[in-house]
Amino acid sequence: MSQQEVVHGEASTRNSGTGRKKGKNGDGAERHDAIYRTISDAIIEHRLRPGARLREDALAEVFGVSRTGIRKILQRLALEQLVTLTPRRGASVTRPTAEEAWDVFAARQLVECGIMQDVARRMAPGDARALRELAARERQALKSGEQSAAIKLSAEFHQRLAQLSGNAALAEFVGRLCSRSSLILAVYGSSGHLGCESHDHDELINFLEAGKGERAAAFMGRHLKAIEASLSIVEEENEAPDLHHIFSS
Amino acid sequence: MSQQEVVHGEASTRNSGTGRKKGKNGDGAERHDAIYRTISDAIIEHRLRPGARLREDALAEVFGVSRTGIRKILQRLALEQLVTLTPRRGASVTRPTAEEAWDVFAARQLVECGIMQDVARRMAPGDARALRELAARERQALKSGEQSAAIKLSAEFHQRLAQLSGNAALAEFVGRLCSRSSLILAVYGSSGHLGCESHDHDELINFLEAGKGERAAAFMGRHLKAIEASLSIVEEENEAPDLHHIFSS
DNA sequence: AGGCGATGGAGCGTATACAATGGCGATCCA
DNA sequence: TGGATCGCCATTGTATACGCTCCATCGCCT
Repeated sequence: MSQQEVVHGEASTRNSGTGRKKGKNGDGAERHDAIYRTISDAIIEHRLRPGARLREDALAEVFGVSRTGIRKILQRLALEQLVTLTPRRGASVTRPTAEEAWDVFAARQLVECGIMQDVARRMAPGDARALRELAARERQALKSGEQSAAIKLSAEFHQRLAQLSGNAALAEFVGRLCSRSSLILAVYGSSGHLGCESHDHDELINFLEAGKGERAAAFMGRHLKAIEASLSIVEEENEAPDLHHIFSS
Repeated sequence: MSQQEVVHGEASTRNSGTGRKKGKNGDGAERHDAIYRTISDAIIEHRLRPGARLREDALAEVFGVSRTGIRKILQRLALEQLVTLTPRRGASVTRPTAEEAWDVFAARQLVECGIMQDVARRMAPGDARALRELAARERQALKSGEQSAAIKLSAEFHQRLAQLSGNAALAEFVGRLCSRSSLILAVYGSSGHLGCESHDHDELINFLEAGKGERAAAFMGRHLKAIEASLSIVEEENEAPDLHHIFSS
């Protein structure tokens, strides 16, 4: 008990200097998680566009941690396919290919429609209320032009919905698909037209609250199809412009 | 105390000297991937049982790399939920809870049945042949008592099947679910009775080859249900044995 | 003048060193 | 003798240092 005096918060600013970074040392783990979420949100909200490079020491400097922690975070993001890690070239925000886009939406069709029945069965009044609030916030964000916030709220809506199914494995998968959908929207979405029609979400809640799982599933299917249809998913030849094919004719 | 000194001397794995193993960088990335697969396989094949601790420097010494690389691999495994990373306690093979087990099998029901139609539509003769060979190898392994190999081949069968759907996102998800299923089998499976009845797989191929997606989906549903039913998924009091409830009666 | 090779720099990959934390055993007191 | 506290050790978390690869620019050769 020779060090009982450092219990007070002052001790945390051991890194001399001005300690201008967030003084809350909090805890290393939480700190890393916060950084992870910050970067993840920036990607999902399109503040970091696909293709943007993420240099390790730049991030390390910005967040005031060493490259080691940044690398860990980047790998986590890479495993969720939000960033692409090319060997010796560093990290960059993933630019989904057209094929990936189709796959993601097909997967959402299968899974998100498939869980509607469970969601309808398990939904409690409080859940419906929370979802409605989320939908309302999304609509408001959309109305006031905050595209970033709207995109994130929309993804969050779908993710929350999946969580209500009670199946953690599927919910996590849906969460990832939604994140990737945000990326897809950033690349293939026509600007000015956000994916989800906001009233769709409210109507969906109505079906679910009434316990009409079948109807909800069908509606979700149309909803996702509508989003997909609003995109212009074309494979722009990114890497290998076939010069032969272009010029030989 | 003269015996403590020469324990180290493990420099052989360094690229010094003849560099027989991989000359220099023979390539770190592949090396790490190989280690990852080795550990992953060991877990899936039940050579590492749930709950087994995975100390970083022990692994580092075994594979001849430093802890840095091992940490990266362990984190990757943790994100796939094959190992559990507890904050200051290190890594251990995940012991799935009963709830997770239900979730995983429910997810497999939804997804693996859902893709059968696509698989039936896209399946080529060569695919069917490869699958049959896989099933045959699995049956043979089962017959000759190589449980480890059989388990892995079974998981591989389901995963390959999912890949034939043409949807990479769903295939990857199924792959992960199969890995987790191996863990679940290790914890809740009755010994001596492997999950998949081997002839099921052959029959499934028959349906698919004939283009009968509906039938295949139904069969897959029964197949998974059978596996699930063969388990005894009960929540064994994990952490907090309720002594009151046990002894007060 | 243009293309190809060399050289320098930037950034990632890996290893090692250091610090902190939690567990576990030993010791002391009641 | 039982329990609690203190201190050491084992193990992970973080940072930094160094080496290697790739890219860009510059200069020379054709």
